[in-house]
Amino acid sequence: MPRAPVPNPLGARPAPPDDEACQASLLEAPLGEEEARDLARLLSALADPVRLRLLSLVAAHGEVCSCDLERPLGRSQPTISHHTKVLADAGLLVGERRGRWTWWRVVPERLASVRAALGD
Amino acid sequence: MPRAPVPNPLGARPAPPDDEACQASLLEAPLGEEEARDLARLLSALADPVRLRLLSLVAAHGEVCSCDLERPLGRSQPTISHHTKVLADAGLLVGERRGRWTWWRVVPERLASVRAALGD
DNA sequence: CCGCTAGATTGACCTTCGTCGATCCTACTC
DNA sequence: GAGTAGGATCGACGAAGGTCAATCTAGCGG
Repeated sequence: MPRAPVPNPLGARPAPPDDEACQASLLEAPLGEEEARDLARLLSALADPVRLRLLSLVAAHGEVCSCDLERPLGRSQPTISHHTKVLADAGLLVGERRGRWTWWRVVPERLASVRAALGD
Repeated sequence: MPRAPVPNPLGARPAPPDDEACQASLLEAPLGEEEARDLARLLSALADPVRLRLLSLVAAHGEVCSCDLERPLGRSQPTISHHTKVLADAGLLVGERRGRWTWWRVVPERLASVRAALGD
């Protein structure tokens, strides 16, 4: 049974929409423990070569299904699934289930919020 | 004996000045394995709450000596030394030895290169 | 020279994390 | 309903990383 247009956006479930994104930059605010913890969690999601290449692959194609990631990344299916989950939990990726396939898109705003937290 | 203006910049030794910084953004380039590895290493240096607070502390004061970091960060002296080394190796911090003390400064350009690699 | 102090280094411990084989779940197809 | 295939989850294993006590190194002052 097909769904509504954007029915089932997987991922980003444990990630409250925007919290640590609304803070001032590292260089301006003293950065409390809580904020530091949240930002570190976000950065940890990015601090892996496979996930970075995964992100750029998805970005390059606009939308990619999981099965098309195993080959170019040279990792097993469970590993790919693990990485997409980490990125989705961080709000950097959203997945949509269509039939048997899961299609992934990047969330550029989320990436922008990381840049904002890091910069001026 | 005092030194010349910027005589002994500790840290940033294993980090070649700017390599992965010169690349295009994640969202534009397909991001090769090498680049992904380098960027991940840089992001790993940032992906720790203690190091993020350390960075913002140093940024807030412009220049901070190691001994002034233990208290606000609630970590032992070896741990602080470890974190400053990680940040310095990533080129995000530079340290200058003055007598018994080591004074740390942030390298905003390095932080900017991280933002550039992440964004447009 | 001797002690004192700031910082770096070492070693060990424990947690976290990346990885994959095996399994489970859920569509789609016949 | 049976078979098939994409994807998620589980369990285990090894590597990487944060932490601190102990030790080492290097300026400074008596």
